Amino acid sequence: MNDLDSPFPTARQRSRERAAKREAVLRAAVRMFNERGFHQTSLDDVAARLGVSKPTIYHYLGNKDQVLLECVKLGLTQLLDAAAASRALPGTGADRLVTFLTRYAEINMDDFGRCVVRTRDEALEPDSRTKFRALKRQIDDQLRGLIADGMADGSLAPGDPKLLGFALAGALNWIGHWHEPTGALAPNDIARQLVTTLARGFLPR
Amino acid sequence: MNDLDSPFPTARQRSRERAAKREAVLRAAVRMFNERGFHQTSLDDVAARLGVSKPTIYHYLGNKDQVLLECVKLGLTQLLDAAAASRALPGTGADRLVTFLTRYAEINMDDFGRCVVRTRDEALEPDSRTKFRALKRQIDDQLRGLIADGMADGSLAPGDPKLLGFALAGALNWIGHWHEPTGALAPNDIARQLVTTLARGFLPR
DNA sequence: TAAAGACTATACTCACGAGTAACTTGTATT
DNA sequence: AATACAAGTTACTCGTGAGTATAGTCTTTA
Repeated sequence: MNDLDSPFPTARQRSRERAAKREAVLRAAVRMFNERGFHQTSLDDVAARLGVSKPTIYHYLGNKDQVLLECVKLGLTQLLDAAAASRALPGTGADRLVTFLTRYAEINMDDFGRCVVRTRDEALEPDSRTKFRALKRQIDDQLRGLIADGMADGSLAPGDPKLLGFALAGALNWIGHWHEPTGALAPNDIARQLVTTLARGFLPR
Repeated sequence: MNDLDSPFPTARQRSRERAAKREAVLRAAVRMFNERGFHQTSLDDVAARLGVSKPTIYHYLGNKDQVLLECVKLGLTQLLDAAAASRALPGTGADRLVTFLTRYAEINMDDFGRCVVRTRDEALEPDSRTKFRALKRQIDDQLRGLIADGMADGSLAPGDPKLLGFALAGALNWIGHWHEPTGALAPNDIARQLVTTLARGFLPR
């Protein structure tokens, strides 16, 4: 904790620095994947952007597949956290759902969140693909659970939770394809407006 | 027109056969692109599936980029046709929109339609990418136009046509990612149910 | 019947990019 | 001081897959 300005870093500082570098690699990679696509981005490109050489990336992450897997994991973890947080909230099922959806939309405007929806399963190698799918399924289940809760307590119009889940997820995932980070509106505003629009559809009349 | 069963095909038959072969290449390619992904599918693979060799594909289509471009064009053309047909229909703006959305959903369960939503712009080479984007923008414009019409004649709840367009397009495009052609429900049923769900959101109360 | 053109195959070239070997330098450990 | 490890580098290998050169067959046309 007592960070002296000594040129000799402590073990703690060094491990923190290592983590920061690893993160920087992921951040650079995910930006380029989102801009140019995974297959159009070589690890040489990523390394060049960071001003290092390719083996450096291999030093921090095993291989290209790992890099992508870590990126999507970071996005999916955010979503999972958002789901857990929403479910723990007081209020009606509809309230919790709206909270979750809003956060979901925001995450889709984040680098790692965008990567999740822009990454096709097949881009990953079999093992990673399995993990990726499992995580996505968890999100799906969480969403369906929230919907089912709302329908059960009457705060949501009755219907098929699975179908509604697909519709909502689709509408929000799509953000990751059209949203420009340089746009005029703040992510927060977009999220709110979009969720309000969607809410008209599932709230009872 | 008078197809004799002579072993000597007429010029008309031959050109029809050529078109059929070209189509078969595209059909085989798009199926494999959808299943395994564009980058994971080599033209050798496609050729093998058809029982021919790679140069045969190059004989009918210039290169891999062309193959993909033709596939997405076939999907986009269907969407454009659907938009034109819907706009020509009598009834309220909302009626026309619902018709279009239903057809839109169905197309996303078709081989070529799925290819459209599963294809990232960057997979195409610059020229093709420009064409691809231009076509997609046309669809977007059509959708927004239908929405604006409905809002203007009062058959749709007022709101931001652009945002609603994104929400609807997203919900329906997503079908191309989750729908399994082998599923229990018929595409038609899925389309109808999904659009009904969405319509709850944009019809006036 | 000769020449041209359509269609298909075999067998290449060639670039690209993932991943690695081997080496350098600095820092921590014993 | 010696050794081991961390963090990089340069300079490779090597598989894959897009695209092509060349040749062969069959059909149509002059």
